[in-house]
Amino acid sequence: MAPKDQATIEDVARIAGVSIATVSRAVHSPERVAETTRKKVNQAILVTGYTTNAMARSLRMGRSNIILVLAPDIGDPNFSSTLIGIETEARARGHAILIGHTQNDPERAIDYLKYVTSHQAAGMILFTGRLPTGDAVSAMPLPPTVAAFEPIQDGTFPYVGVDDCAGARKATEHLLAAGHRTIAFVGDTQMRIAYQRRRQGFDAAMDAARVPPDNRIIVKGDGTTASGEHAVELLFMRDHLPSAFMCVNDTTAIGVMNALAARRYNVPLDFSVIGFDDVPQATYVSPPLTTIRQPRSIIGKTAISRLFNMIEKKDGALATTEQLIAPDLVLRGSVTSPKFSPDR
Amino acid sequence: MAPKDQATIEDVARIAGVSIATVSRAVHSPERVAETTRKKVNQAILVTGYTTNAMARSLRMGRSNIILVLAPDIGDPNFSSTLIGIETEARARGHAILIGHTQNDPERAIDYLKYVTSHQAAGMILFTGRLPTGDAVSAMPLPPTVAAFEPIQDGTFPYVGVDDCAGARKATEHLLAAGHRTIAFVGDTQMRIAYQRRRQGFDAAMDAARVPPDNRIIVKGDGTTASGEHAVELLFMRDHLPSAFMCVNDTTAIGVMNALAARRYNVPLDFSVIGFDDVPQATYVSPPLTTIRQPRSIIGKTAISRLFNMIEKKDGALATTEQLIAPDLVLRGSVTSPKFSPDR
DNA sequence: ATGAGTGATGTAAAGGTTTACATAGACGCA
DNA sequence: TGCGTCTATGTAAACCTTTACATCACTCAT
Repeated sequence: MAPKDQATIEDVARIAGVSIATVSRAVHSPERVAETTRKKVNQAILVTGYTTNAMARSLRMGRSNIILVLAPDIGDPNFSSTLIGIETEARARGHAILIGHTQNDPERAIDYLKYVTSHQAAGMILFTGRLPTGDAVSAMPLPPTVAAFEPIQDGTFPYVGVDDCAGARKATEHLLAAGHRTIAFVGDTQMRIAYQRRRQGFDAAMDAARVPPDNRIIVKGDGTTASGEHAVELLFMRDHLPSAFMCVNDTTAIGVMNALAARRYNVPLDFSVIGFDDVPQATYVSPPLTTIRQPRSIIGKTAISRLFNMIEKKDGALATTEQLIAPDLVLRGSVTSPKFSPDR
Repeated sequence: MAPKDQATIEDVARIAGVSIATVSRAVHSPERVAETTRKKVNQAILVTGYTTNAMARSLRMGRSNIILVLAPDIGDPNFSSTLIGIETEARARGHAILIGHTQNDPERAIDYLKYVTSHQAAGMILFTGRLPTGDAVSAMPLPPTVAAFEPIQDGTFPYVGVDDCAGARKATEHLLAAGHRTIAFVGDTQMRIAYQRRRQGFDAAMDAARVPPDNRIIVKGDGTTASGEHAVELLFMRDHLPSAFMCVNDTTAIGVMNALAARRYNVPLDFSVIGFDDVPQATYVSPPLTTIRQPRSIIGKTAISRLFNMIEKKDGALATTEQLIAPDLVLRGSVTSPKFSPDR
């Protein structure tokens, strides 16, 4: 009897003088076991240091207590703060978090999907915005799944995220309220659904303020710092300048601010800039960036509790609905009133 | 025959016309199976979409392919970039990463430890710097474990991290080479082993340069921004000012720079400041912080491959040795020569 | 006294693998 | 032909649970 070997349910049963079934019940559904027996079993568990073997349990029950979180980039601050919310809640419910890091590589994603299937994960949370397609994938029996931050492209999974449209609208209204009328939208793209929605929010706000759309100051971009810098150069070349920049995300906004600083303009005195996401950097740039905050922790908590609902109730009814969280505007230093009167 | 049900090894065996043992061998050790049989089996696997049930496999083998990573704070950038290295290597070896987020709470850590024991994790990587103590823990049969970033306090586990002493020495030598002689050390503490070592590196460099120690400019601190700010106030109150600040980490250094800026001093013209870690923020402060880089990705990769060595070879020989990685100095804008000649 | 009903416990099967051991066929050699 | 060796495959046990079902000892009403 090696002392370091993990005790099994049988050891406990022998010491408590009961059958293994009783031990299992004493642990899993104590109300079905007599008071005195329960005490004996608990005592025996203490003596042996028994822990249920999760592998055997999962094998028998046909489902593990692992939740896979699939993200393109673990280092992304958006991701890590959301993960904290997820982890906390999952742990409270006796589940653990398995991290998958896809780097936008479909092959890696498929690998993880296989992993899920073989491990029979209890559920899955996707930060990736899309799932690899193909025969291999469509044949896989997927567990309950929730998308966060970026809706899955074909919309087959429930989604939890900020209300991108409302957020962008709020940001734009902030600029409008400050007196801006010529507002550039930087980072226009079809690539990401979230960014498309931000564009819609921008349009809606402009429309409501009866500012006619001006395509010359809608600039394409892919959400990188470089794309923000490039946008400013483009507008200077076109010689058609806005008084404010509404950027599709903070990273783009920082690019815009860099390019303006390089040209010796002052933000916010010469131009106002507003972003979206509230990345940690936003506090450290100069001036600090006014932006829309991603409610990261809330998204995490909402996504996981929704997932647990699906797991427990097997409730497929609201399976594909979206759940949008209202975003807040974070006032910092990159927005003021325009230098010149609104009408040019 | 439900179409979505996961195929088992038996299904494959039936279709391939062999026994389940042969299927298992064809997958796990192909060289022990005849060429033609192997082909049949592979074909059958393709047809059925079979994936081995990891739960059953682990149960039988007595060990899973999960590696637990225990960290106090998932959001810490040090952690996330290291994790990428770990994840990549682990995945390449067919293992997955389970994240445990302890928040420095012993109870949570114990929970995860229990989890490890019951899941029979293949190994464990600790970022926590210490392990909870107590009977419950010491009785647990722990899997192969390596510590990263911060050595485990009682030194019972192998450790991979930067060479803190050498790094601090390098930083100090950089200040000395610039002509500084009165150099403050900010963040002196016994709380963390890594920080103690940085202090040693500082002392060694000063000693080698034959600069006598001056306790008036060794300031206690706990590595927070506030402690950096406080240190500056303290030195001004003592009216005993250094020409340069060697800070125990970047966060402290940023605090120092804030406090100096608040007093309208210019870094680096009035005072030089150097940090340690190279956190992302270090690039964005003004001036950008000269610092010592944590080789995060290397630490991650080294830690995990070391862990795999332990898992595979069961080689306990070098079990408790330290593996220190030489750090690099990152030159940015926060250090120049002192205003006045070295001798006051 | 008998039978139904109840509550606590035990028995045994099942879940999908891996692997020690057994078997069987092929081959070489005396 | 007979025997030993070797290689490829099959058989069956073991890993540790959970749980349907059986059993048993009561209580209580008839």
